[in-house]
Amino acid sequence: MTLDERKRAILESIIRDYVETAEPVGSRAIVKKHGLKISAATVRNEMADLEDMGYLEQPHTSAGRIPSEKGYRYYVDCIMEKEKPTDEDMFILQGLLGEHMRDWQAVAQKIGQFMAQLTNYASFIVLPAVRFEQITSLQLVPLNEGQALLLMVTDNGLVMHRTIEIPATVSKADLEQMAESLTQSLRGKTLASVRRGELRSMRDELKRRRQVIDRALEAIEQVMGENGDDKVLISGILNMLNEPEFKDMEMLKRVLKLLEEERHLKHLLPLKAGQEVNIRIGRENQEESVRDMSLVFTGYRSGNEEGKLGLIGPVRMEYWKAAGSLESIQMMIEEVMKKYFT
Amino acid sequence: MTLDERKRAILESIIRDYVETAEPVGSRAIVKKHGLKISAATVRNEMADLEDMGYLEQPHTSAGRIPSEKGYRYYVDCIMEKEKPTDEDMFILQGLLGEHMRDWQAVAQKIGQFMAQLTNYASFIVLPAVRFEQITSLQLVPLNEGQALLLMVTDNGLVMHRTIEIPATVSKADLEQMAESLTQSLRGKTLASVRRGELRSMRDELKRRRQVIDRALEAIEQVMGENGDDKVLISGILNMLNEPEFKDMEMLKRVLKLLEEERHLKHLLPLKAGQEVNIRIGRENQEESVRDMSLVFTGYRSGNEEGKLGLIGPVRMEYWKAAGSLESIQMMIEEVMKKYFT
DNA sequence: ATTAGCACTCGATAGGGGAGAGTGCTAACA
DNA sequence: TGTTAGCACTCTCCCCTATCGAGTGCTAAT
Repeated sequence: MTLDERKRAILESIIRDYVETAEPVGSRAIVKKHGLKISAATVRNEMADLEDMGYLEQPHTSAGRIPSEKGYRYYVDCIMEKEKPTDEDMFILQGLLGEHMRDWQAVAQKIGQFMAQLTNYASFIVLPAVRFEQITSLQLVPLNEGQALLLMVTDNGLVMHRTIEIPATVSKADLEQMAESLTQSLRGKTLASVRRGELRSMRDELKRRRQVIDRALEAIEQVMGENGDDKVLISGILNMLNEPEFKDMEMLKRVLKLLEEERHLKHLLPLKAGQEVNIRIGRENQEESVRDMSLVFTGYRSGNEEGKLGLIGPVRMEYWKAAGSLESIQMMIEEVMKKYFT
Repeated sequence: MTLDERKRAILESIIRDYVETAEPVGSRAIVKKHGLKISAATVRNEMADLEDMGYLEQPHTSAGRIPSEKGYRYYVDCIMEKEKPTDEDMFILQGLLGEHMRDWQAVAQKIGQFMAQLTNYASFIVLPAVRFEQITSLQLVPLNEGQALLLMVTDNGLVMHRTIEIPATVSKADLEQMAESLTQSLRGKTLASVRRGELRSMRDELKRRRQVIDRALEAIEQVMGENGDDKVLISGILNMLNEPEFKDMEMLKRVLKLLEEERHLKHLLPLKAGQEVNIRIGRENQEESVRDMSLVFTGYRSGNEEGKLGLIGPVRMEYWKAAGSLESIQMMIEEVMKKYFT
């Protein structure tokens, strides 16, 4: 399905105008605004053709045209050129990332915020699940009578911790010893490989201080459960409010609800995202609640770690800008990850 | 300024009706709904009086009355009886808190979410700053060539961490030794008392491995900076969308913007909140951006720790329910805190 | 193939009545 | 003197209609 040069130009003009103004575009407006060398009447004929082909639609008989989802799709596939962020913007981002940060999650959060601000859509970043990482160190720190803190550090610097109850009689030295045993037994294991069964057999082996070990293992298991899932960071939800398509509360509520329950977002995306930028326009999305929005997303990886990042906005979206920004940020993210996960 | 029994009853009826329906309340409606033994005409007279006194206002000549802010104030001060959550609700909350949780912040988050859900307003919890806490343990865990993880644990189980760069030549044993030295020097100090000067003098004392120590001290300082401020947790922002007063986008945006910048919220509240429930109605608030909303909040404390928690909603708020819920949750929170901060 | 001209369509906007809810006032009543 | 019924009045809400204008589709001329 290929369009001649003129139809492409017209389709592009309509899309860019409509995305900007959110109002149907008329034949006259196109000729004026984009300085085409053809008359409005000619444009009208072409527009009628484009409508027949399904790339445009008319809200009502005597309004201008708006792009259909098929129209956006054609534009995205065959016409669009990704628009990179300005050097200045990228410079700002680099500045942000230059600051020393607590951990990878904090960095990702910052990047997400920046993406949202840059594009004016809502951004999301799916962090890799922890399950592929290895335990480097495990420590038990006494807190006060009857409580200790279990700390686990993974090879990539992720820290997980949880307080556990211990008998008041256990001494600090005891705790250290137990931590040492646990570390010996668990070091180098991926969290995923540490399953209930394995923990059980280990407990038998370390019969001494059964109670503390029990609690510790329980805690480890829980922590693993918590971190076993991918984590989703979302920023810029407020940007939604600027889009006229959300003037109607019902829709807004639906979307915000969706985003609030972060976990659901994962299901919107394919299990494995490639490295290239994906675009899902409106009804192309599986999930009911996001059928009238668009997703622009991609995957990132660096070594073992892989995650996803993307933008969510109205169907009437600046795809060129979203895709361009995403591509640049994807590169930057992989760069930064190298620093955090050697 | 005291009102006779009948006026009070009428004012209360109007407030409860208006809060429920968000529409001006007429004389007839009051008599019918609340089964008063007086006629609509009498009510009208009383209403005219109440309006003269400033407790009611009329949106326009021939509509019903709505409570003025002064009216709400009178109600809150002199008529209202706090309405406690049902036993069932409190039971659910206890169930939630029974689950073992990562740390105090996670608990507070849960409580906040519950508050929001219970009342259908937005909730906030201000966590005590970390500065009053003491360092229990400090550890350096090697991650990989050239990186180590600095871990600080405070007496109440708060874990702060940060990766630092180290020379590749430093061994694990060295790290442990340095951590030990640092711990010795810092143990028992409150974060607030560890100021730049003190860190400097300490560095001289520990001249060996200057570079690592330097990095570690830098990191400690940064971590302290990050945690030196009170932290604000907000939940249930979505609840705002249900209130008809936010049908107009502009206002909604303003409020959400306010809540997004969590830090600002602190400035809305008095420096030190007492233990009783405070209510700030509309214009009683200092901060411009929250002049057409109401705050219901209180302080909590347990030992050294003190923070605030509260609800934010429209002026047309179920104060009785908000205040009652808050009071119950305050008690619960102090209970739970005992467990976390012995 | 392109363009100018023109009739036609349809949403958006403004103005003009009711309809209905609620008030304030007056006069009668206990 | 406080309470009540009755009634005229006010103001919003909603529906109906007329008008306006942007934009189309068609036709005939270039």
